[in-house]
Amino acid sequence: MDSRQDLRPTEAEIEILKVLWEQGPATVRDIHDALVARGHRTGYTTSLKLLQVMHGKGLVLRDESQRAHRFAAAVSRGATERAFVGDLIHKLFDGSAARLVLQALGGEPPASTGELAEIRRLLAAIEKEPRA
Amino acid sequence: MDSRQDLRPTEAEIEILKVLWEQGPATVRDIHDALVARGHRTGYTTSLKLLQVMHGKGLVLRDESQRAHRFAAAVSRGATERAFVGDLIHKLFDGSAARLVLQALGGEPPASTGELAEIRRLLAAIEKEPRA
DNA sequence: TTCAAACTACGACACGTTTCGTAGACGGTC
DNA sequence: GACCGTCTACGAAACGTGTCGTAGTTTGAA
Repeated sequence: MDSRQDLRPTEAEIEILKVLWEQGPATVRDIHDALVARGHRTGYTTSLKLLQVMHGKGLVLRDESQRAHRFAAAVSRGATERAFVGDLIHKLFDGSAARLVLQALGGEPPASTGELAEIRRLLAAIEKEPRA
Repeated sequence: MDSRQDLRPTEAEIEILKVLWEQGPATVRDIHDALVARGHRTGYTTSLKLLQVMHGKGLVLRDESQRAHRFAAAVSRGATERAFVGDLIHKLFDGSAARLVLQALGGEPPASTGELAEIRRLLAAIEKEPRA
């Protein structure tokens, strides 16, 4: 009965979500300008249409109380990231998170010293954890 | 002049590549049977068409010397995995491999003890490495 | 009041992906 | 030599994505 959404935005939708995640709720104009500032070459109505589609999917919330509607992300960045990572792990890595990690750490550019320390910390926490 | 390919197979194409990676060169019949054994419900001609498209993209090699053509993966599993991981890192994680790793390790199911040791080993190798 | 600017809605198109049906070629068997 | 099963090729349909043009509405200012 829950009607959970897929939580797997498309490429163009991710670009919009990134704007919303970083800037908070915004109008179509705000969002479109931000996209243009990031180098996108698409028209205003394209951004609008994307937001309409995303609203239909439940990816964004919409406040219509003003003439220029305000949109807000309906999904968190963390949840979205986990959805994509989990999808990739299961589609390509046979369910092994570790195999994905090995490929990620082996690629370019390499992680910074600080990031490596963070990973080490998480590793230690996982190994302490008795939970299966 | 090189005409490098994209190296980003679609979902259905990945399923076929997985068969080729695991079983080596095979006929359409072999591949299709393997897909069915994995629970796919699609028809034979669908598998054939996919292989044709993949050949056009350069994802598979084809040996037409026999009536039943033999197909082989033209891209390695490792390269494909790296392409997808790199794409995700740059699309969603602002280029930070470490941030992806943190999400991967935090998800379910957790990595096994052996896998964690492997990650730790790679981590140590990276930190030893002076190369930027 | 009229007008221009900005907004939303909607339809349409191009493209890629996935699916299949049908047609035609080939090869062994009776 | 005819036939049946298997093979490849091809076209087409359904669907999602991304793009835009156009139409109609609203708002504020001249």
